[in-house]
Amino acid sequence: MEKSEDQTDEDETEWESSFADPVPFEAAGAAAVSGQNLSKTPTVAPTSRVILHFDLDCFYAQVEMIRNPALREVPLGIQQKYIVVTCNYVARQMGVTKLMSVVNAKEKCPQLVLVKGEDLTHYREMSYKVTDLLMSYCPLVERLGFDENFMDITGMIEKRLAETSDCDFSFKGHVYGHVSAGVKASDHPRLALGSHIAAELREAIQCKLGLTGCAGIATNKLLAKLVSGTFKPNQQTSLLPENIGDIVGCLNSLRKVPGVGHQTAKKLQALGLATVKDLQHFPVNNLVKEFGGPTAQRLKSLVLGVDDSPVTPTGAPQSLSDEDSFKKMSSMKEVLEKIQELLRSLVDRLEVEVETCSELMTENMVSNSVFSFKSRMQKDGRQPQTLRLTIRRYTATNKWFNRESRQAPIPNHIAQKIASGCKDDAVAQLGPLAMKLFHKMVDGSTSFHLTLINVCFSNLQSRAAASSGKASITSFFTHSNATQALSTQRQEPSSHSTNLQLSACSTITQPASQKTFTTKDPFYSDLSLYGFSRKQSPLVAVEGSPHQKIACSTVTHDGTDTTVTEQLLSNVDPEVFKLLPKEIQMELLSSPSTDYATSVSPAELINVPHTTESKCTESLKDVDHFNVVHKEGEKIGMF
DNA sequence: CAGGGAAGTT
DNA sequence: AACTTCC
Repeated sequence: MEKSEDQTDEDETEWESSFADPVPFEAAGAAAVSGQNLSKTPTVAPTSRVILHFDLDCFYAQVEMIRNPALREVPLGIQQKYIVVTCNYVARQMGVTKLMSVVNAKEKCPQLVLVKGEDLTHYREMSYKVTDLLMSYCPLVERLGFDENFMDITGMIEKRLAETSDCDFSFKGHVYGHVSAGVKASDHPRLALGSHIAAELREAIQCKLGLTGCAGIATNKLLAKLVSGTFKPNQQTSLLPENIGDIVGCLNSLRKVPGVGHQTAKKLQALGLATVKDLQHFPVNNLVKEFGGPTAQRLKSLVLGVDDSPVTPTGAPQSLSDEDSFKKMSSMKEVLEKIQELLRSLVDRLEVEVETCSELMTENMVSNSVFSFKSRMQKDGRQPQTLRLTIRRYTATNKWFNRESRQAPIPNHIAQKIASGCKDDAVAQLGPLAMKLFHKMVDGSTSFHLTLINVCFSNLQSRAAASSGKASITSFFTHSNATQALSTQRQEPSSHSTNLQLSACSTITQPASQKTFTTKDPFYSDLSLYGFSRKQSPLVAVEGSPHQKIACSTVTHDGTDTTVTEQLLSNVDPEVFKLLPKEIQMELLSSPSTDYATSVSPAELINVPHTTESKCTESLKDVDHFNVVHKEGEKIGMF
């Protein structure tokens, strides 16, 4: 928690000055550091973002303690195979740590209670409930693993700022490097407001879902993530611009920098770089040789606390996989059985997690591109187009790390089985396909030794897109260079009609947003300004009960917009579409689309600065059948 | 590294 | 398809 005073003042002139302004324009700072060219992105609102990072406390352990409250009082570890992947704070006090071997953990803490955690179902469900809850306040939510979420609340901040002239408030929670009470919120009104929103959201997560967690409040994802962990269980921390140098600088190991993994750290070490400071002072040019231009820049930026990557809404999953690891598998019989087991569970999960509920509703909702969903339990009707099989072989020399995979399209007749809910048939048909893939890697007539098998459904597509020709429309978008232009959130739509693809984006995006959002609502007009986009699915966040509706018919960041595809396909044969001249395609794309949601109002809690206890308890009812908050008296047999 | 995912880049 | 990242 203390930071080294020495490194900040002397040398980092270039970037320190960028942050001298209490309200820095981060994009400009990033550009200055990384040498990016900003000229084609006219600066619209030179306002920095407010980013939240949420990190649930010992997530798996919390879920198990909710399922069985008796576990709250005992040292609890979650066991996957021979590893304690996480543990509650009672166990931590006794010296148990994450990813400790069971033997080791039992040694440290003989009373440790272990719950098997190989089946992720409950964790996955709860994880999405958290994301969904956050999304009900603001759709710009990006998941990182099962227990972390980023949120871009810049829009909410601006809205609140406009509403309240009242600057007489302080930061909620900690302020990094300060005594919180001593910090004047009026010096950093937007971050201070962010800390209040973070507190509200944490409160909502706790009272609606029963989970505690930490939050970080900062001006970009990197910083929000770094700062969220500074006060650990169930607390939050804000990072002021003037302390950016401290928080990055005091990371001793480069590996601690999010984005620097094992391999990168090793390469850096080979260059003689071990600490953040080392990299901060290392010329970017010497980095380019080892990493290439873009990565070199990114690494440099990261250690300077600069990160202009947008919060990209995660949306529905792009793949589902199931795997099992073991000491040794060496017979075909075992392999076949394991593969069938994994396929079975995947097919079951598909139904629960993404597959269509029924034709009628799905077609309708998909083509409207607006989903009213309760938790993610209303599905988007996509189906996997690809099956992938991955194995890990045991080898004396490269014992860990080596995986091989083969994939194949899922033939239509099998897809039908999955779609029509004939799960037994589907598994029976997928089995041989998977075995074919297996035999591309392993010669069954000779001996083998596997330590892992993974089966993955990927390339999830909605049926309209799937049934009518392979990569038809998607390829049109995928191969366009819309990617570049939309990759950052702060752009003015009208400014970037520089090429064919871009104008297509504008024409698609703008009518929808204008129709949907009232201009006096800063938050939602900001959304469209950002070129609001999600990673892939047409699944759209809509607040379950009250009123908040958000249309999302934007071209996504990678250029593949399922929404557009859907709408298009309802009227035009994609194969025909492909053959049309570009101008005609554009015309089709820009033609008036389905009417989107009309009323936009903010989630209620956000309008009420101070959430009350009673309100929270009251709203427990809203959590319907997915409510996991266990009232007392509910006892599940222990162990 | 482990474990069981998931996503993005090369 | 492999590699790398993250949890």
